[in-house]
Amino acid sequence: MPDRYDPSSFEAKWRARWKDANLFLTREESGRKKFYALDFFPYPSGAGLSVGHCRNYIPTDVIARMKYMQGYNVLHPMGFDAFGLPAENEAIKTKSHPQKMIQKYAANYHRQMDLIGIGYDWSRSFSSSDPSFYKWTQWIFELLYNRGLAYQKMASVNWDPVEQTVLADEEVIGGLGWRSGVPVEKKLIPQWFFKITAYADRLAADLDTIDWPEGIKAQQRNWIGRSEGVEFRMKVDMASLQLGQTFFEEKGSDDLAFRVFTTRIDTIFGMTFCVLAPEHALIDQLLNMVGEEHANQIRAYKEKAKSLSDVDRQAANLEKTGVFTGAYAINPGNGEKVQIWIADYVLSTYGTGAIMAVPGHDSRDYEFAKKFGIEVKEVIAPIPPKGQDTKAQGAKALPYEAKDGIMINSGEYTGSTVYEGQLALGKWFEGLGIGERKTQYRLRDWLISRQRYWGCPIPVIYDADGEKELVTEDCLPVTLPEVDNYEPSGDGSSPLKRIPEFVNVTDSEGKLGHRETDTMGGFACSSWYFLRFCDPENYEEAWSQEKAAYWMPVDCYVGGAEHAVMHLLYARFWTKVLFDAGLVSVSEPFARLQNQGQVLAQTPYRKPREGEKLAVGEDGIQLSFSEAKALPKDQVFYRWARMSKSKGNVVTPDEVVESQGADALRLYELFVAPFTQDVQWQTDDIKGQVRFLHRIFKLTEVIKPYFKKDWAASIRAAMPTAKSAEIRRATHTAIAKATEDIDRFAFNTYVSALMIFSNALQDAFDSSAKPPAEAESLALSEAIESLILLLAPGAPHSADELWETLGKKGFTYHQEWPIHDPSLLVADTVTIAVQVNGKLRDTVSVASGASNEDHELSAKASPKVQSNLEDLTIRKIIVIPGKLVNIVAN
RNA sequence: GCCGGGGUGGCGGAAUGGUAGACGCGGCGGUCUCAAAAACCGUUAUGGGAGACCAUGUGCGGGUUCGAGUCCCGCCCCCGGCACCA
Repeated sequence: MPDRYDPSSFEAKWRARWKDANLFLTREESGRKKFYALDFFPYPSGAGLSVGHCRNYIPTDVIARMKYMQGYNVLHPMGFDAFGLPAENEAIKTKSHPQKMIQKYAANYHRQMDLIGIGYDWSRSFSSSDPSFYKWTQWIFELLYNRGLAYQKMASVNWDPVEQTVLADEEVIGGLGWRSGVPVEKKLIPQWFFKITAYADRLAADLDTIDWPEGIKAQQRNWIGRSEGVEFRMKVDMASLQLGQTFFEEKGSDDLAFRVFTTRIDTIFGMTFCVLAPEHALIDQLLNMVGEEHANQIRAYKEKAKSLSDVDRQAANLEKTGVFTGAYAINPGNGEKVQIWIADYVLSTYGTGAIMAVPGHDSRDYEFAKKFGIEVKEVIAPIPPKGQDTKAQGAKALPYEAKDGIMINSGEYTGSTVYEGQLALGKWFEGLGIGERKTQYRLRDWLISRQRYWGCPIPVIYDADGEKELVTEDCLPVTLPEVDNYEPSGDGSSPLKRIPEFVNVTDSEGKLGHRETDTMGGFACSSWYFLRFCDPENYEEAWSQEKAAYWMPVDCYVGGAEHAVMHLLYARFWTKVLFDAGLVSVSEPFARLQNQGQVLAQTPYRKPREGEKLAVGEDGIQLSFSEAKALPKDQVFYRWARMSKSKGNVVTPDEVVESQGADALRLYELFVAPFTQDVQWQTDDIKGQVRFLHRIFKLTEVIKPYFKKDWAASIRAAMPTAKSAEIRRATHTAIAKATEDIDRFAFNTYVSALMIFSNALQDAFDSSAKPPAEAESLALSEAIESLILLLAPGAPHSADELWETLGKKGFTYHQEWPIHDPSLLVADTVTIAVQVNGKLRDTVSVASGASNEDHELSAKASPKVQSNLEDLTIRKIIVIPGKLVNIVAN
């Protein structure tokens, strides 16, 4: 046995033994507590894993291994999110079938995950593209459909011209497709939706019940966008319209009206105009009533608005546009006439698509009013400082949007606070029957249709009359046809539409119908895969309720923050639906979520040359490493960028394991920075972990001759020496610290605790009289054994090798996690700080458990303290036993 | 603009209101070597001092406290997210 860390001599050996022993098969023994540790369902890219991906998997593995050793039944599975655009696009490019390609890539992921020693239960693995899995995705679709939560409608959707499919709102970032990065276009086609808005309230409220990072919760809250306000009816002022005789004959004297939503009903007396979105239904009615000149302007504006893409609209953010319709509406608050405008800063998709505009107290309305010369009225004033009159307030910046204010110029409501006014006006409108208090959400329904081949088929049939039917459960799954050509058609329909064998089907009456040809977006699969892991071999049902009830919720869910409003919101939604259907016992799938930081790598750039365009957010032209080498050094500069294939800055675990070893890689990834923080990858720095492992191997080798296997039986009885007590104190301090740190996801300090422990052991051993006394041998035995077990989750190969070196049998994974004895943490004497007026002046030794008086006496006895107290009178002495004494004097 | 997270040595970072800088990287000095690498040992916040020591120090300005990196108030800067959502 070498006295150094030599990974090539044992790491592969242990991985083979783990595999032979089926070490990571999920234990389901009754009477044990459970722990479900899960990583985000990865899409297996052809590029393989980088050390950046490993930063997700290693920490979860550490916590799963510790929990197992602590006696939990641990579920730690891995599978593959196989459907979706990236897979399909690459398969088309490489002219392979996506299923075969995914299998190959998944096998490579599996190999790499094994290589870094991750303890997954591979017997539970599956891909979302396996018919045995997506059968149940379709089954859940039908459940949603039957509960009124899946529906189809014509919709103006985000069309990605590169991907040739529509995207969900969550997949459009700043007006650009999340994968393609090109502006999305609007397209009006029939689409399938899941009615996530029906759960908006619970999705927002239940965030308070889960242990997730604040940032993710905040993003979900923003995305759901719950706001409370009042929706009310506004009548069009008919007298102001140019109505022909025919109008009155046809319509009688019915009033035209529209509804608006506001969160600031308290500002209604400040309404000086109102605005309709260009798509608002009322506009077509107004066209015939407002005179030719206005009608022409309205038509032109509508046309222009239609041609604007979302990106253009966002770029045009700076300048407000709009036209006056020529019509007026009545403010129901005070009966005043206000102009009706059309402007695209009002969205047809939110609220009622119409607003009351209060330029005095809304920045957007203010900007609009200033541009078009509309009156600005102040109706809210800041609460004046005590003793001052409201009227004494000087000029303040408009618009005043804050809610801490009182109402002015507001009729009988003048003098109310904003909140009083909101309540009173809401009730008043409700009493009059012209409005009601209402909660509005920003969240839209989840667009699930994709016009692509490589996805889970939507299990719907259109019968001979074109009516929808669900595929009966015994005919599930609707499998994808095996075809050679599945390229997108480009006309907004799925390539499945061109495959008669797939499309043609008999309906429930035996007549010829046709199948729905849209497939589901990949987020459908990842919205329930964690349930399938509880019971992956079940062919009778999606999961047994008993098993799901045992394992759910996921106790520790780990992945990147980029899925905040996509996967993490959808999965919560599905879980709630399944909970309502009585199929799962929890209404939140992930009890605790952690986001790992990204791994950044040095990436070469050069300054742009004349005429060259820079990518968004870049300050140079990115180079490959070979290009950078070819250029003179002064022309190249480096930036930290996320590891990615396209940037050519990827470091693979394969190369690091080859050169430094899997355990060194694991410890480095754990140690380099706090778990949630981004890290700057420096392969050279791994040598710190290699040295640490060297030291542990050496330490084991030197302690081995004194190692007593049965130390546990006699350690209590042995007469302790100062040295043995010190060793035991170091051991139990390390046990306490390591355990606590892993539980709180502080893996960097977990590794550091092991380093401190091994350094302490080394010091103790170096300075001990050899051969050590009985108690010292026993203490050393306990220490080295504990060190190895504490090391096991982080560096499992080395731990098993060292375990064997000590002559112990089996795997560290099967050993019990050490438990610290608090009584051993107490030293005979402790060093305390002595301060004079809060400034550290000396440290002195006192017996542990000494009285406050003894602390004071020891502190005052210090010559340094005495010299600092010269000419001063002691006023007060603060004693924190075992910590410090602070002498207050002047 | 709004929301969230941060700002500590040359670097990554540590620190339940109680000795700031643990642990590691790098640097410096040394051992070994013909030499180098590796490994190991020592040292390393800043300023002053030969030294024991002294002073300063956790983005900036105030405050609470016997005592503040930590709590409170007001700013500045960085990172991430959302972005005309009424």
